[in-house]
Parts: sequence; structure tokens; C-alpha cells
Amino acid sequence: MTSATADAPKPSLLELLWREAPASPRRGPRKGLTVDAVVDAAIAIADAEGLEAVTMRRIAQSLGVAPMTLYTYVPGKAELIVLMLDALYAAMPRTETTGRLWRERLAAVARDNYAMYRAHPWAAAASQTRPPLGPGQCAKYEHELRSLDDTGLSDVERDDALAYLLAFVRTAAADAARAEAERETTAMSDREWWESNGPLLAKVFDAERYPTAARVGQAAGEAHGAAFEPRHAFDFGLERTLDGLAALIER
Amino acid sequence: MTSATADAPKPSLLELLWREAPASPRRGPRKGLTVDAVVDAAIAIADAEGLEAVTMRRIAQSLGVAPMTLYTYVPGKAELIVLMLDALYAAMPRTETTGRLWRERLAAVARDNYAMYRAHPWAAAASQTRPPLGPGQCAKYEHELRSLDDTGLSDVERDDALAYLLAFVRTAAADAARAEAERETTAMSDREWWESNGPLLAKVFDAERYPTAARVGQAAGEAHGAAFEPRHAFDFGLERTLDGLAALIER
DNA sequence: GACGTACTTAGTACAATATACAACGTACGG
DNA sequence: CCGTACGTTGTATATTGTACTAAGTACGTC
Repeated sequence: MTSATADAPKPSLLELLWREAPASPRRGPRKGLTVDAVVDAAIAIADAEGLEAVTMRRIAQSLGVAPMTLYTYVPGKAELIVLMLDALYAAMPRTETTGRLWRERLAAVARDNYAMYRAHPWAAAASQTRPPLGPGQCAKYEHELRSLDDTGLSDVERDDALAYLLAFVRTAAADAARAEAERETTAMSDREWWESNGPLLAKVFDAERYPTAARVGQAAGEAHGAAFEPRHAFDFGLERTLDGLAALIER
Repeated sequence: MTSATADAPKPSLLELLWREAPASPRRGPRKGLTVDAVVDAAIAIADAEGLEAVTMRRIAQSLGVAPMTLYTYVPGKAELIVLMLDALYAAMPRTETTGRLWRERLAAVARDNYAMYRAHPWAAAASQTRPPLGPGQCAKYEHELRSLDDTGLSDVERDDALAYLLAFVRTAAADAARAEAERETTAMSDREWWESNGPLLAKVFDAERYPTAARVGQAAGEAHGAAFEPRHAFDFGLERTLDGLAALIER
């Protein structure tokens, strides 16, 4: 070991989320960037080219610095993605619904979240059930919990109900993003797929063995004009989810 | 170009799923493996060490062949994962529930799926809303659709309802797997986390600004003894999901 | 004012990934 | 019996996150 380096106390993820820099002695060259600059650059890339395009090299390039420079601002890529998500949560619009019925309020929460995920498709895949307690997440949680005021639910039930609703929206958005990405990358249209795979499927799929699957599958495909219609899945699921919560709230 | 190579017609994913090899002229050395052997080896690794441990090298090693050999049996890694999923669907147990009420039948479908995902945690993360029409998926779809017989739903509604239920189960299982993996990899227990992050959070989290979040968050944390209890989330969500479908079925 | 030291930046390096390419050997059809 | 189609494998490439090491910068202290 060269010398007893003071072993930099490297900031925790929580400190980073709240931008609580440990007030470093500010020695050495001035920082050319900020955490927000790195996070914003990463979000811009993810929005434009998807999460898989977000590499440390790519971010550094878009900021005009060397890749390793980023590690001065962020401990690693995993933490960066958490920061990106919290920034989204902080910035997303929150529909004001005071005075409306609980069902309308919850529907607005769901639609706000869905819109946010659709605007940033990478976020649906990256987000988790229990995100770290960053400022964006806290503000979001507070706002969304208020939509369950005067429902008669206990505090624990409110948390359960909100988590349930948000998990549905996240999944619906992730599925929508995946379907869209697939449609873009796959050169094949639904019609072309059937022309190329239909004959084989007809030979191999035993309609006598799977009568229900054959009938329902065809009906669903024709009804939506595609194998999977994300918007319909969201609309259908949202009504079911609100009905399910209604059974708890209006019991 | 050396010679007009016959341009091997390389099998489509659908042919592979149904094991419909195009009956090649069988020249050259005999194949030492089968598609199933590759798929089974990959599943074994995924079960034991997680999806990120499933690399072409690792599979090849466990089969005693060179990595590139696998490409004789499988076009690429993406296709292999689809094959792994369909194998799971084909092999999973399906509870027999003829004669029971629709709600019990659907609950059994949900629990079968949840058990399958918990036994193979990687599958929840890998599976998609609209999987390719492999034999496993077809058998699964047929069985699960039957649980919606005599509900009075239209064919399209049956497909919607099933997809809605399955999406819930998949998400719940994926969240459970993620929580479990996090608990294993993170050296820190919940208590340790609070001891190390509590002071900062107390300083930075404005309980006057987020009163509901503070109250509900604490209540939920105490009720479950942890930040997130996957089993409770599944039980709660399943009841809500069935209630939501009941509103459609028993209207 | 000058200097040492803490701190930012950058260059290089490494291990791991999927998979393209081409050489090698095998065994069947003629 | 031999040519050729095909299974197998070694090598190679592009890309990834990030550890390590040097180099340069500017503030706190004398």
C-alpha cells in the first residue's frame, strides 16, 4: 500500500437519491458534471434508444467525458438506474382529483402511471415493487396513498391496495412496451407470420385435442386484429382491478 | 464463395418448439445430443444458479461439448429460452377441478402457475404475455381456458380474463423471486439497513410533508415484519383479482 | 506566496458475453 | 470406394461493466 489513503466514505445509494453529498472538503479540480447531468443524459438515451443502449460508454460519450469519469458521480450502473427511476417518479404529472369518488381517483392514479411508463418504456422493465425511498418515490407514494382516503381501509390495507394497483399498471405497461418493441424489430407482420407459419401450425396443432384453445384463440385474435392488443388489456384489466378493490372497499 | 452450398433451411422457432425437424438427409457424423438434452441442461442450470448463470459456455460445459456445438441444435440463446419456458409449461402439474365452482377452479389455476414460477424463479422473469404457440403453451392454454367454462363469458372475454389472471400471477411470482434474490445477495438484514440508513432518512424525509406516507409506510412495515412480504402480496392480490373477475362473471 | 495533498479525470486492462467464421473429421449416397 | 454434406470445435471479434494506475488540478495550510 502506498499510503494510508483516507478511504473515501463513498456515498450510499440513499445519500445519492436525496443528493446529500457528505460535504466533501472540495479539494482538487472542480467537478465538470453533476449527478443530475449524468442521470438526465442516461434518461435521454434510454428514452431515445431503449434501456439496452444505456451503457456507461454511451453516457460518457454523450457528456463528452471518459467512461470512468462517471464513476465519480455514481457508484455503478445499478445505482444509476435507480436514480433514473426516482427522477422519473419525481417529475411525472400527478392528476389532481380531490373531491372525486375513490374509483375515479384510483383510475387517475393508474392512468398517470401508465402514461409515465408509456412515455419511458424502459422504466416499466426496470422498476421494481419496492423501490428505494428516494424523494421522487416518497412524493409519489404520498400522492397515491391520498387517493385511498375516506375508503374506510386500514393503513395496511391501503398499502396493499396501492401496491396491487401499481403492480398491475407496471405489468400492463411492460407488456405493451415489449409488444411494441417486438413489432418494431420483427420484420414480419402478423399476416406474413401466418403465411409462413400457418401451414406448419395447422399440421401440428391438434384442434381435436385442444378445441377450446382453438376456438377462443381464434376469437380473440380476430377481435383484436392482432395476437395481443396492449391498450385493450390495460382497459380491461383496470376495470377488473378497480372492481376487485371495490369488493374490499364497499363491503 | 467456395461452392453453391445448399443453404441449410435452418429450422424456424415453431418447428423447433414442436420438434419438427425437416428430416435432414442424415449425412455426416451422428448427432451426439438432442434439443431436449440442451433444453434440460439449461433448465437445470437456471434452476440451480439463476437465469444469469445460463450462458452458452456454461451449458456446453455441463454437456461436455464445445460452446459452438449448441448452435447446431438451437439457433441462438433467445430461442433456447423460449424452448425452456415451453418445456416448463408442458411439464407443470395441472390441478383437476372439474365439478368445482368457477372461483375455486380459477384459484387452482393461479396457484398452479404460482407454484411453477416459485419452483423455477427464472421463468417468471423470462416469460412473456404472449408466448409462442409451443406444445406446452397450447396444453396449458386449453386446460386453463376450461376453468372458465360455464361462466357465461364470451370467448373473447375468456381470453381477456385468463390473460389478466396469469399476468397477475406472473408479476407476483417475479416480485417474490426478486425479493428473495435480494435477500440472499444483500449482506444486510432489515435491521442493519435501518441502523445504517435510519438517521439519514430521518433527517431527509419530511414527515410533515408526507404524513400519509410516513404513517402507512410504518404500519405496513410493522404488519409484515419486512419491507415487502411476497406471499401476503400474492394472497391479497389473488382475492382481489378473483373479486374483480366475479364482477364480470356474476353481473 | 508556495507547497503538499486530496480529489477529479483519463488511459489501459481484464474478464465475460454471444456468436461469426473456417478448419477438421465423419459417415452416408452414389 | 470416394466425394460431399454435415456435425464439431478452435479461434476471433465486438461489446459489456469496472478495477487499477497514472496524471493533472486547486484548495488548506504554512
